Amino acid sequence: MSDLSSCTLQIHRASSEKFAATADFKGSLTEQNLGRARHDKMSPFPPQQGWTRGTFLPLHNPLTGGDPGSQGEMELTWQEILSISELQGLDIPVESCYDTTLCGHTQQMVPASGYGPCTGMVDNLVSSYSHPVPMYERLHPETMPVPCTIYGYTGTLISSSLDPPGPASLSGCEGAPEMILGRDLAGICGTQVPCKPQEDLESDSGLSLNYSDGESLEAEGLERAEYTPLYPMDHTTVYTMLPPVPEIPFPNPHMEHSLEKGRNPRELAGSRDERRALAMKIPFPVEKIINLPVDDFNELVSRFPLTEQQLALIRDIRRRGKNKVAAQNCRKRKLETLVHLEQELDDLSRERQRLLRARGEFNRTLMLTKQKLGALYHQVFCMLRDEAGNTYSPEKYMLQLTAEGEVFLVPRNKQGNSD
DNA sequence: CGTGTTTGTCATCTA
DNA sequence: TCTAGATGACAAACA
Repeated sequence: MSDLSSCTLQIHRASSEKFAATADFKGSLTEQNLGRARHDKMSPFPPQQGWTRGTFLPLHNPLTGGDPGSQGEMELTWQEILSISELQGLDIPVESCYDTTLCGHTQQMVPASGYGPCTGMVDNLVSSYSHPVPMYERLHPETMPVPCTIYGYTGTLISSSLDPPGPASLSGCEGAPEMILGRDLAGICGTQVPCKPQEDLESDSGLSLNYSDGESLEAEGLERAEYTPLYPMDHTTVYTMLPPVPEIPFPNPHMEHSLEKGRNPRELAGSRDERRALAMKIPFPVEKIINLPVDDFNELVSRFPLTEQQLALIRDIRRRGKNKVAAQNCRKRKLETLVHLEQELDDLSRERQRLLRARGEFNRTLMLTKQKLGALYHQVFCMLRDEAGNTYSPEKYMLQLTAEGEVFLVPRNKQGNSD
């Protein structure tokens, strides 16, 4: 703020009615006092964060079983699962309770036929899967060293048919793996609780699913829970070797519920496709169907003589699987966008408060400046004298400041002409 | 039992 | 024209 008392004013009388004056306060009022709005740099719009593309899908974690059941059934079950694993060359998740290292009787589970579990599987499992599997490995397990594994079909079988974990789980490993296939549980639940139809659990819109799934199999008179022997899969021959495998339903909703406690219940929905793939004898795992790049996928599909129904199912599985991941990513992005917008809202709210405070401060400064200008005006005006030494009447004359900094005394009725 | 959340699925659009 | 991805809408399961 300029000190008005320090202003020097030189007023010129340009004519009989007009004085010219120069003042050194030019600019001081317009720039200094009126002030320039602080050019506070607006906080730049936060760059959109890159979306987190990696969606870590939880691995299936088939729970440990409870009642060991009969040794014979267990062995048979184990053989079934191991047969599938060999059939399909699938992965086994580390969380799997079927890690045979936990079971002392692994060897006796190995079928002597030669198509049992791969030897060395235990070591591989322990070394390769003793930590959470990275996303890349999960998405492209075919690129990783894959031991003889069970994942996909067998994961479904296991997760959908195991007893709930119980105190006997660990001790049960001493005798046999804690697993019961659908057949077994079907028998169990048949005597305890009526089996809940699968579609009660996993309803399907039926859209574009014109393949023979479990329901149609059932309609065709096949017992859904009927035990179907599984044969070792030679990838080149299993397609023709496999007998019809009906979709294996969840034998008992309560069992399933207790089984999957602590897990995402929706993970089971993925297994619906796995069961369907199994029922349709799709000779490769659902995981591959979904995650393989399109070229690899096409190459894989072309390697097998597939029926139209199988192809339709495979395409359906792939579409659903892709869309599931896309939906997960989409929701994640939506949440991140929401968080980002809330942050932006907070930032803008703070900026608004800051600008309001600045505006109030500027208004106060402007008012003060106007008061000082008025006082200066009055002081200057009172100092002016005409030729007779009389003061000018403020009603008849006024001072005008030009852009050049000159001050003129002009009659009020001519003020408009002076511009 | 009503309600909110999570998740899978489908339809549709877009690149 | 086909395909994959994105997203709104809906439904089911669950807390």
